[in-house]
Amino acid sequence: MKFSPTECISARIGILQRKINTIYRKYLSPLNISESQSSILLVIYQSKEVGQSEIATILNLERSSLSRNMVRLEKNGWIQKNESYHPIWSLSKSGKSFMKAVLPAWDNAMKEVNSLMGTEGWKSFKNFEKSLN
Amino acid sequence: MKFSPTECISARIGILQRKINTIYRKYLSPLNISESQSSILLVIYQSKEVGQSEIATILNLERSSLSRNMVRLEKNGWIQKNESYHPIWSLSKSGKSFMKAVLPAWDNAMKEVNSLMGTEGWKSFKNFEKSLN
DNA sequence: TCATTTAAGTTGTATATACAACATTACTTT
DNA sequence: AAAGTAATGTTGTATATACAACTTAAATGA
Repeated sequence: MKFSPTECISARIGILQRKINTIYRKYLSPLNISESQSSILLVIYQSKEVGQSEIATILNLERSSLSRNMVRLEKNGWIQKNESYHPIWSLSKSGKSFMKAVLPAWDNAMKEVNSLMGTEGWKSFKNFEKSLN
Repeated sequence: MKFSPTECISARIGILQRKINTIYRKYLSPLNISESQSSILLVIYQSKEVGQSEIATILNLERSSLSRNMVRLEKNGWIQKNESYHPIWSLSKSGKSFMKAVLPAWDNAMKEVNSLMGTEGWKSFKNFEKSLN
């Protein structure tokens, strides 16, 4: 199997992510939250309580990258941790109320992406995702 | 259509890109080049000569992001531009010789990703990509 | 139990990215 | 041709990411 440089999947998935993130930002930036931070909030939102290393595993994020994201989220007042060295994170009161605004915005972003991709595009994405497990 | 937060495609494509880029870095970092920079080199390599704004369009990169990448690539001595304000870029002598090392490394990265994804995964990826055009 | 090793979190440093604002060139219109 | 407009490139600022090195806590074993 021989590949041509135009096939570079790393470049291509980067392009796709920039396209998708541009759509997301359109809905999220009015709330002053980034796509990365909202991803983490969603993980905590669904788990109620979750350890930091578990978030890193779920999102396949390097420890140090996540560490800095957590600092930013905490500075924004949306999350809180217990006092352990291996902290368990949860949404703060403010974070819970913030989610009431984030979820609809996020849903709108998903809807716009979905309208672009269509049912077949989604199916393809899921198969692609599964192939990399 | 109602979405669940776990379906967030932005988060999921981010995870996939981090997985793929980790593989790429394994092959590219010994050459002291990043995935982003190699993507741009590949575009120039294939076009021989290409305008800066065209690169931005191809890679769906914001003007300013690309501008800084070009500075880094030029500082590394791999690319050169004409003296226009809208520069036309090409590989330098050093860049051409560097590509002789980059292309095999890049091909090895592609091979490893390909062995993970399989034929079906690739087909799915291409369909997913097409759905976002 | 204490020492050693492993795991998890943070900090230093560098690249990557986007948006806003600005600068410069190119293009249009009169 | 000059003025005005649009397109392109760069700089300021902030977030995001990874690796290496360091720190600290947890787990293991002698």
